[in-house]
Amino acid sequence: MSVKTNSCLVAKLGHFIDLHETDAALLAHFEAQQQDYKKRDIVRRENDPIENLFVVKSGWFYGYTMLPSGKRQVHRLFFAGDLIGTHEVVCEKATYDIAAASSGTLCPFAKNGLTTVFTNSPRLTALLYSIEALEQVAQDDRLRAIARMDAVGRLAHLFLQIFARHRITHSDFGPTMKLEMSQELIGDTVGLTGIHVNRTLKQMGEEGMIRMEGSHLTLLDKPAMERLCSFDDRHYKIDTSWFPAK
Amino acid sequence: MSVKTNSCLVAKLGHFIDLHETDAALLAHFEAQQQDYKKRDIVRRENDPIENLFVVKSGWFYGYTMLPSGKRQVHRLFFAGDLIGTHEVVCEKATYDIAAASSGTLCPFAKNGLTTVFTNSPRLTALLYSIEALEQVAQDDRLRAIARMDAVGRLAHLFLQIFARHRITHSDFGPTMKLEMSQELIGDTVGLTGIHVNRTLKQMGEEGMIRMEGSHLTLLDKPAMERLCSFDDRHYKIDTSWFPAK
DNA sequence: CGGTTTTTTGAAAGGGCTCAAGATCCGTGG
DNA sequence: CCACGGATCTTGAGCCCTTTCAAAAAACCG
Repeated sequence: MSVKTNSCLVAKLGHFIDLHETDAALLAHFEAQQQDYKKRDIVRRENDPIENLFVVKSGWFYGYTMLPSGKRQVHRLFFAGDLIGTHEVVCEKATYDIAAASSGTLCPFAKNGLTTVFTNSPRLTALLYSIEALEQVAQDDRLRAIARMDAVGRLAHLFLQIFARHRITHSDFGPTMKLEMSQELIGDTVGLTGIHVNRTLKQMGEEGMIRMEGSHLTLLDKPAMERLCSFDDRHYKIDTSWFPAK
Repeated sequence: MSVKTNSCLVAKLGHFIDLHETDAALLAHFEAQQQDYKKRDIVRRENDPIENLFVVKSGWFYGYTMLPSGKRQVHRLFFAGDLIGTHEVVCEKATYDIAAASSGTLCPFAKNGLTTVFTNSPRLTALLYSIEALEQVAQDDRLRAIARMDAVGRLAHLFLQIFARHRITHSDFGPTMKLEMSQELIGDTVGLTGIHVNRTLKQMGEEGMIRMEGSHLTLLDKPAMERLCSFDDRHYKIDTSWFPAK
């Protein structure tokens, strides 16, 4: 039933509902152009006028802001198939910087590309709305981990979330992946110092929870990690029962 | 141009766009029923099947989860005019408990009430989508404060956000309001102990930033507070330029 | 290879937490 | 209108997790 594609976006959205040909065609517009980035490139700056959104075609990207104190906070991570900026359509200026965590490719498309979807496909609109909602549920979980858990819990939660998100587009995902993040970046994501991330990672290794080999992370005891941070995979399945038929 | 109403929801949404008669009629369905709660009442529990969403007619409500450690995290605060549960439509079960912070009234409506909007009004759909997006931007700000700021910064940010949200429906809002939250609840919202909230509040008072008289909070030096936590009011204005015409 | 980025480790300081206990406030019932 | 009991606020003292500051080792990249 599903549409054949080499588009990460269609692959991701198709995971949730069967996309009609017309829907796939609408989405294809989003990936008409593309732009390559290398690690550490800045895609756009906070306060830049929001002219377009992006589809991530490949690579890891992240959104972050700097605080007056010099601290940095990573707000979001973006992987292949993700849409960047969907929640910023309400703003006239970007709310955070975006940078490339690895080399990769983005597909920019005009902000009002969404208008076309909203007027032509209630069903696809409902899906975009749901992706947005899902993002919020996941951010809630993150807030909980960051506000209320210690370093081990925060890292466990981050890793589980990253794996869960990858499993949407790669259902056969194993227990190992290459983390395209320095320990400093990890720290800025969960509200810890890079230094403390280092010590905590070491501790988690000694406890047999994970193994780090260079930038390759292996989850050795996923059940224990899930228990530790009461992780719940919000990403894999969503309720589409209320969606408009068309 | 705007529709006459005694509905908080219409008042809030009408702040952002001119609502057509038909849109107001659609929204009216959301407030067909209502239910009263008194302080400390539980509205629904985590993992309850999600059968309906709510419009807050009056009072303060909050969504929270408990951690295995016994800690509590408040995920969201809800005020008059807010919609509760819009991001949970993707879930089959509730992601957090909801309780009444003060006495108040909610209007429950069926989850698929949204379907009607999605199929009949692209413009109103875009607005609901935007409210969702706005919520995310605000949650991002919150995450930043909680992950990266000290106690004073976190409280300053929380208070400014609460005031900003109230100003949407009450443009004439002064510098004083009754906080319908115990210090414990405040702490669970920003990731601090109730005890430390107490000490920090005292400190902020001594520094002339705020004044607390019972549960009444006055912002004495809003500019200083905004600087302290680099606060930006995301709530007052949104970009509607890309909205479908109808 | 040489320079930059990242990881690793140590020692000391600090902000917020825990535990404990007394004071106050507030709603409810008599 | 007052008394009672639970909820909330306050304050003290000591502890602990995480941060800071510093510096060396390792890994990475062109």
